[in-house]
Amino acid sequence: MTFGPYLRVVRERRLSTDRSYSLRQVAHRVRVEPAYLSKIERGVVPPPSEETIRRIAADLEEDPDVLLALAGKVSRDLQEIIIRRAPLFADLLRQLKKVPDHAVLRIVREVRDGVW
Amino acid sequence: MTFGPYLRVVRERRLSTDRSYSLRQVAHRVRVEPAYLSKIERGVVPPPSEETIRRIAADLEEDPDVLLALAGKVSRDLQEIIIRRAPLFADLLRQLKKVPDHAVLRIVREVRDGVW
DNA sequence: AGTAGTGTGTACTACATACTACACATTCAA
DNA sequence: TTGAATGTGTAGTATGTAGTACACACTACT
Repeated sequence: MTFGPYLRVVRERRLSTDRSYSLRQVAHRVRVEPAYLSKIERGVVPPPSEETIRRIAADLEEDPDVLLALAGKVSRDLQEIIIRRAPLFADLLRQLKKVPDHAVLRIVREVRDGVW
Repeated sequence: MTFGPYLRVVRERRLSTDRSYSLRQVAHRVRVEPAYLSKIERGVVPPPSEETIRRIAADLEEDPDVLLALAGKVSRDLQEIIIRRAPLFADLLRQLKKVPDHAVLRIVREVRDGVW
């Protein structure tokens, strides 16, 4: 699923039970022109900036990282984490590229539980 | 150290033992105008594109990830790795943010050695 | 029947990114 | 001592990014 059509599906699902999720009202809350949001949802224009995506995510209660990913972007704060320890995190990510989800998840849990 | 001045230091160190590392000759090999490389090294203009940074890194035998980091950028291939499994890798990176280098390195080694 | 709200087409615009092209003064080497 | 090579200042350009502004046709109430 691409960014725009995904947004449209999510928004229309909400609209079906809440009239305040019309394109125009979402656009107003997110502070962009309705015509622009319309074009975004149809993929007529590329996905908007990270900041705008975050406001859309907040309004639709979607995961910002997922929306950013659909937009082909990586959150600026994640980029900073990598940049601060560049060669180390570059190696780590390339190692993890082929590691299955469940194994990565195990690492996430181990780190969270302080197994280091 | 910022991107430009770092480049200058690295290049001049090489120049001191190899005359082919003049600004003009490096610029020629890297396929940018000498005036542009001059401005990059002095920080008069922002760092160049990822592709140009990679060519500079290759010519100066520097780690591309480190140069990209100094330029405030994250390699496109690393971004793709995160994007493909967005919420998972986002969580992982935020967990690892405060984990000390040696612990991250342990994880890198464990993954490499297939401890999963 | 009218008006409020809906989505969308067209036309612009401001700013950033990523450079090139050329001229110039200085320094180095034969 | 002159020709080649060096680094740099100024000016300009092409493309991408991230939108705004307005008009229009349609629909949904009341």
